[in-house]
Amino acid sequence: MKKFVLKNTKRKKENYSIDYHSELNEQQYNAVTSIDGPQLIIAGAGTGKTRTLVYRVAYLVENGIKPESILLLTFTRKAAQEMMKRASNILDERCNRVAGGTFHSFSNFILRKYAELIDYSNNFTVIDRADSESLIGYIISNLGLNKKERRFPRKRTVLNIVSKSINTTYSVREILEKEYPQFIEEEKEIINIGKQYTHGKKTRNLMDYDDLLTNMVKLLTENEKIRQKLSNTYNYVMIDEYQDTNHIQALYASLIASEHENIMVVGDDAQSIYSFRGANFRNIMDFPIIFPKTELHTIEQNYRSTQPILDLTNQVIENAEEKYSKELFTDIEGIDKPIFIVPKDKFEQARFICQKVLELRNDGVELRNIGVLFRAGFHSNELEIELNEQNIPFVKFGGIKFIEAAHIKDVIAILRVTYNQADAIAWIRLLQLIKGVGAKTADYLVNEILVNDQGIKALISDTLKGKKYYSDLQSLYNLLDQILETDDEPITMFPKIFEFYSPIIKQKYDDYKKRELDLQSLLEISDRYSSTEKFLTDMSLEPPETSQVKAVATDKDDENLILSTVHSAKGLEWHTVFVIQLLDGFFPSSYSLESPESIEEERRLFYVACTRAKKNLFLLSPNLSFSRFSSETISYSEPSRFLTEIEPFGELTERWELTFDKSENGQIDEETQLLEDGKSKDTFNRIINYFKLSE
DNA sequence: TAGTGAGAGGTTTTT
DNA sequence: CCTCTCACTA
Repeated sequence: MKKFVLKNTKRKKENYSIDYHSELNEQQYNAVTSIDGPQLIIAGAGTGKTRTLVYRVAYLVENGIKPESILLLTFTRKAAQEMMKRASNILDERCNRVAGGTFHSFSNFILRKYAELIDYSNNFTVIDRADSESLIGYIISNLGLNKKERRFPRKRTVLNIVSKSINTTYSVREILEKEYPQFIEEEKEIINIGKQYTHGKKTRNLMDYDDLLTNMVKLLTENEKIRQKLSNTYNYVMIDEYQDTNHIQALYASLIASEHENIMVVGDDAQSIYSFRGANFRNIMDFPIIFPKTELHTIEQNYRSTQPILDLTNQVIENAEEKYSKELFTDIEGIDKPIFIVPKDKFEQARFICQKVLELRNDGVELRNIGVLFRAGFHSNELEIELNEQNIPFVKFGGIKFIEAAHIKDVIAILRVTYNQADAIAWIRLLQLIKGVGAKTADYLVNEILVNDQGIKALISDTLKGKKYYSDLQSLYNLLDQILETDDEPITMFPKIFEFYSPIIKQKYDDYKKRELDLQSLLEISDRYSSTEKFLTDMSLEPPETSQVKAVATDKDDENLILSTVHSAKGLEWHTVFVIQLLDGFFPSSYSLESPESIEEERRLFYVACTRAKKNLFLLSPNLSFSRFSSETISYSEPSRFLTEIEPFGELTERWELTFDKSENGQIDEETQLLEDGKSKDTFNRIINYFKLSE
């Protein structure tokens, strides 16, 4: 018999187009080249987590694994795109074919094909938080619970409880006991609302964020064949930021990997900052329990920050109650310590940042390499005003989203009802835009449209003739009819929609001019989409981040200073980082002061903030803080406990004092004048306070 | 039954 | 400051 020798198809090392050995350190290399079986990578901040994942994608592809069979789950779409882009850069465009995205968007992708197996139709609509709240509100008022003697929790609170119960798999009772003891008596009602809410979403063909996860798990657990099929389609599963996954996400990921166990998760317990959403960093610790064959890799060398910055961050995490952490080290030279500043107030804080930013820009640091971080969206308000005044362009991540603005939701509602006619939430919003139509009429009409199955014809039913809003309903009908007729490109529909909406926006909002600009940007965004489904889904799942027309308009994203909540800053890094509002009650948030666990989470959050910095880190703790609700009352606040607890160890930071400088020739330039104005205002306040006190 | 104005109460982080 | 509710008016 003739012997036919099969060649070893595995390439030899020297055939790789990338020299993995020289481009990665040993720890990274070991992780990257582990192809099969479960892998757990514990990697500290700035140790090249992303780099490791990127190289692993390239390595897998170079080993002949089809890119389509690699599933990369990340926390944000930004992160996923970034990784694929980088992988393509180091290897080639094959890497663009890697499957992935957020847990939610991947669920959406899969469920669009299989929703029928879990009693949904495939054209379900993804609803956002506000929509969920309205549905809950609707159920509450239907049950008459808002009319009770005892105050019933608000719809937002009810949604929080229900959602948390799903995400953490704690019972409603446990959550009530722990976080809302004042509502323990309402346990039965809340559970009931939860049930009706689930049912209500199903009949209206709506899925909220939680549903995307739970339905995916449902699909995978109840349909053996689908699970096998999906698992065999996605042969290599990789998950970033594993410390921020919750129970359901961990289950979801494990199920997809169930057939082959080729799953790599990457995380850092010190950066777990999403416990409010049910994230549990123990998922990391427990990973080897689910996959006993797990190989553990740790990566400790930091490639981002200078040693003085690491000295500080190591100290921050050293103070954590539970220390799983590793001591990070770096080779990066740097002698500048983090700078600690106590400005007089928020305004001085804003002025300092503007001035420093301009200085840095003169020194050649691009704006996009500078980040300003804060605990909550509104902390940057004063800074935004100052930036606008000084014409420094910026973009803001986190906080109120463009998509949440009322006028945007109005317009989106029109598309929603045409896409999914059962979308009662959108119907009610849309119908109430018509003058003369309130909750009752809208409710009646929705019932006609859905339950009595008349579709949009119900809007021009004869029984409505004679009503004062009849003609408006008629034009709405015409609009919807036209949209249903036209092809599926959102942008082609907008002119007609604006024609309908234009009188409404003028009547409804005093500041309609500004809002019309938003509609214009919505139009531009829609231009990128070829189908309504994709457009609507992205609007709820991955909405455009920047809010309003606030930022000074620039075309290039690159030319903007970045303002961001710490949560949204995860995984990013900047040459220079400013952390602002480091005051007890702001950061850590006053909301967290009661429980030691949430303080711990705030501490990790602070750790995440500081570890974003490569070269310069500025910590700002304004001395005088205005109350959140009015600019009249002044209160003094303590610097953040995270700062005071590390200060006694000394020498970790350099203290700067801000003083006012008059120009040499005695002339006061405009900027100094501004500073002087601020000063006299403070003097004025001091005088007023003094006399108030001595009355 | 829709629209309006006064008063109260809450307030983070994200998909 | 903003959102929500409630009671009143048209």
